[in-house]
Amino acid sequence: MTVMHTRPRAFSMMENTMNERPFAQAINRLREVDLRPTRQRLALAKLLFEGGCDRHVTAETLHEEAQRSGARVSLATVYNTLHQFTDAGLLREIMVDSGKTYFDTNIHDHHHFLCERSGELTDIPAHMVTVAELPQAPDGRRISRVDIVIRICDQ
Amino acid sequence: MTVMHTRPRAFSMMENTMNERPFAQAINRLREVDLRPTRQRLALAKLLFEGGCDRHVTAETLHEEAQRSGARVSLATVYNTLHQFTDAGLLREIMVDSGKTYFDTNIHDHHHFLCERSGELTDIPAHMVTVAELPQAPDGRRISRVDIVIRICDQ
DNA sequence: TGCATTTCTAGAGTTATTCTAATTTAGCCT
DNA sequence: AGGCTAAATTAGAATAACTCTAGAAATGCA
Repeated sequence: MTVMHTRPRAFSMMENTMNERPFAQAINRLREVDLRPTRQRLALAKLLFEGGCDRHVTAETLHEEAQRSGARVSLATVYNTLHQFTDAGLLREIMVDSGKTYFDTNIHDHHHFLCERSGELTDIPAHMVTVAELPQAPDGRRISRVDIVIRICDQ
Repeated sequence: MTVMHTRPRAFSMMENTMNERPFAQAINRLREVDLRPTRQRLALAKLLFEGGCDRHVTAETLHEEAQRSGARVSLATVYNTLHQFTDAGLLREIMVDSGKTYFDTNIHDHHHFLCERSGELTDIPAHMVTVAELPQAPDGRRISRVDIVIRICDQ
């Protein structure tokens, strides 16, 4: 028997990018959320998490990138995988204007600049924004997240 | 761009079929931004602005509502009109998850609750949120707006 | 009223995404 | 290793939300 089902740990695949066995933890992490570490999912995970820096991708851009890197992955699988990774907490889904869905490899608390001209998103670390006061969630609900988008334009 | 601004004419044929001056303000605002007060635009303006309370509509929902109210307006016109109203500053465009574009009749500074279950948006008056610290916009840019979406879920 | 221009509309086109149903693969069990 | 079953992948069809087009209608100035 090859694989140990370890207990869940609350770290991201990012932590692993310097290690010698880059897929070992990815495989474990996928197993934790009952995603089989298939060729396609591992190829996409490599593209998404191995660069070391945070990324904003769409299904389309990731698909292209996968093609270029030689991985044969269908667009449908890219969509499926992005959603599965998101459900698994490996990615965060961001939706801003323009009808495109972006996925952010930065899953830590943070916010975004949105360029109104190009639609480009840039990360803002959480500590650079201070929210002093928030309203209470309505009855029977709780706040799951606070998303702040700072729209920037020319001048 | 065209135009003119001779003296505003105070009446269109539509007005006579309605109350005394329900459209006067809308007509003036439309004229200010060079949008002719057509039957369709006035019908939509009435639906959007006459209720007194702030609304979040999509092209689809507003189109349905217009149909029900007896106004014959095509979906294409609803889209055009919503964008024209937005450009004119009468509406604010909001984009959250789910790939639908919402238009908000509340154009004052404010934020939103987003129900993760239903996708429903609710206004939060600006004074209920205090942002103590913001990062600077990148070089040559300025902050045009800060959008805060407080995502709420069950419990 | 007549005319130039703007606006409206049905339907076709586009884009991003999801679904479907057939094929392939992974992981388990001898 | 070989076989089985459920899960995953895929191409292509389907859908949703817009956007475009080009002809018809309405608007407003003279």
